[in-house]
Amino acid sequence: MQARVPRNDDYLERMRTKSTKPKNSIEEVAKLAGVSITTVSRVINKLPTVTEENRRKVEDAVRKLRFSPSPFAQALAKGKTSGIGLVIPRYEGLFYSFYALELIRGIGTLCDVFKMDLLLHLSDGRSNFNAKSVAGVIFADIITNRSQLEWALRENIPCVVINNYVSDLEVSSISIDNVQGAKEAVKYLIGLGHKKIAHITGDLISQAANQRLEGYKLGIQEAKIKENPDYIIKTDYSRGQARVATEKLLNLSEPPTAIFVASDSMALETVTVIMEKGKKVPGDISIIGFDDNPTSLYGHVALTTVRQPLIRMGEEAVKELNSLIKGKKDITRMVLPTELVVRESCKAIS
Amino acid sequence: MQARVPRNDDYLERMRTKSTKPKNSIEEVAKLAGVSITTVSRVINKLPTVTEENRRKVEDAVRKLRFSPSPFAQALAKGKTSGIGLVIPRYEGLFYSFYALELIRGIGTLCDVFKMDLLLHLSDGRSNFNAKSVAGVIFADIITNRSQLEWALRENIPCVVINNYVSDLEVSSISIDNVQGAKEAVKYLIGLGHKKIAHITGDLISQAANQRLEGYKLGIQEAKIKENPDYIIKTDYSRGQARVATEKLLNLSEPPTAIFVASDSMALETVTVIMEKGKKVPGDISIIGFDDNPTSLYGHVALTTVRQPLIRMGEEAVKELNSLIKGKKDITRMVLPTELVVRESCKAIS
DNA sequence: CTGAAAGCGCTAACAA
DNA sequence: TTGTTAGCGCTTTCAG
Repeated sequence: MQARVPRNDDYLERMRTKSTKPKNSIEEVAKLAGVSITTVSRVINKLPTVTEENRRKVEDAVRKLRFSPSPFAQALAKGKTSGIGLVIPRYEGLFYSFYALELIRGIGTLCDVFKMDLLLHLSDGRSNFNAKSVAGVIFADIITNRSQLEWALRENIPCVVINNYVSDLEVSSISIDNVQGAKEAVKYLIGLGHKKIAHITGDLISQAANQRLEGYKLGIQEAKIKENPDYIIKTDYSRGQARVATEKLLNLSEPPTAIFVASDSMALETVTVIMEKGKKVPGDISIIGFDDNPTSLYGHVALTTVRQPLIRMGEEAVKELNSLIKGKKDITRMVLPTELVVRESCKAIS
Repeated sequence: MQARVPRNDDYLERMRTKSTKPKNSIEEVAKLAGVSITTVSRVINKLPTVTEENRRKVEDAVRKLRFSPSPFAQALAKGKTSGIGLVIPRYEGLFYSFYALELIRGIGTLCDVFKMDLLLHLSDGRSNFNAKSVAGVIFADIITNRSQLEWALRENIPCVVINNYVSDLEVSSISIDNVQGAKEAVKYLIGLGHKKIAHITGDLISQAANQRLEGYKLGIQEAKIKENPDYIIKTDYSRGQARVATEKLLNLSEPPTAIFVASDSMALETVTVIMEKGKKVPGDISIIGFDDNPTSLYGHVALTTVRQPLIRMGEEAVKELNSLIKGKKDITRMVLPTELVVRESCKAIS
């Protein structure tokens, strides 16, 4: 962008300015096309009330001048912006994962389609967007930044939160059915004849990890299997802790015959540890993960897992936010279904 | 943002408008503080020429009104923006990886520090930023979008490209010394007594993969070992192809005693395959990766690897772009060093 | 140190 | 269908 031109633009000043940077505004286009700036504006905004001829003239001029309208002037004059914000918590565990990237993919791609600008904000839970710079914001989970969400809601900014079913706030959320997904996983194991089923949890600071744990418990309960506290090991989603958890499970006097692991990346580690101890997956122990991380396709055995529609979650978030921005009043809490992906890491008990 | 107020704002219209949305502009603040809008502007922009008392009054009013200036009006009036663009190619192989996320982390964090807005653009190689909406742009690699870079350069937008040493364009680039890193890896292996050293490459569409291959060849050459074409297997960075490549290597009549793998995630797969075949890492075959992906810490053996400073690369990119925006004229091509991280997957030959 | 007023580039109401 | 013109909310000159 060019710097402001001083007011007393006498001839010399004009020429100096001109030689460095041509104004390149809608005005130049109008001049070159021989029409008024209004007409140019109309063409830019694809309003129908322009004759074919004028439209052509303007389009030519635009091309010749390589003109593009100033988004700032547009936003200011229109009184609205096409930008949306994406707030991602700077919470290592979450950010490091497969999760964030997939979400960004879904969101970024759809923003392109809707011609919205995507403003990324890696939040440490303190700084905020300028309320006026975005038409709405998407919160990727709300681990450490609930207060920001509340602020945005107070400012009346359309919001949608992802990966978290928010029931105590009037806000749209797109989450996935972790409970159901986990329950299905466990039931699948039970269907295979397993009774000694363990669960390695994720970081219980996150809602997802809690829900998966809940789903696990429900699955066990419904099959009238009594819950064994030794079979539930809490971790922070890291592979390191997955290793420790697996070893703990293996050292039990009565080790499980199947383990439901809260994430694929941990499940991979679990498989590794089991094989190191000379046992087989799924021969001796069945393993089921969660996420459908592409990584889980390779490795010793292709991992049976629960697929969560991350990209779709991102896309739905953009769609919902878009409706909200366009004036939709009622919020929606969408819960996306998961899908059991059967591969090779589970086996019927013999 | 509020909608435009119609021109004929007679009393009733004013009241109606008012009751829905207060104007909340700099003007309101001025009124409440009992000063002119100029003074308010001065306080907002932290100009020194304001008396302590007025400053206080304005700050109070700002707080009371929960006022924040319109970034659009500011950008328009100042003739400049604080936003920078980040273009990430929608190239699956790249985007899926650890790489993109780390980069975003570095960039996002530093943008926060510099108070710059980060506009994310997932590029399919076609659509572009509006030149006027950003003060500069960072290209995360240029696999499929060289033309966009050239366009931006033509438009005189400050640019810096990451992860790619660009020698044929007048553009700043922050890259890493893949050649040196790969060479060091190979030399380390040679120092351990290995002579039969293979290399599983990355996707040679990327500069990084090519340079790693080149470094491998150099390392071999300098040790006067003759290059064995069977020892170089090309892949696309995927774990699937890493598996195939490893099997190929293992089936050679004279299998290598060490393998330099172009990425950690592939190296992990290589280790897995080797162990499946009943061989040991590093007992039978030494493995060295590239990336220092945190994942490589766990698994069968902690992976010896070459660390690349991804976060730093992102940070340097932001810094460089910032200087460019501030008027720096000369470009800089920074090549960041790698670091050999010795862990457990390599062993001296006996 | 302060304030009036002229823009920044564009949109939209209104009149032609 | 077109052009004139008054803003959008802020910064910056210039004259106090």
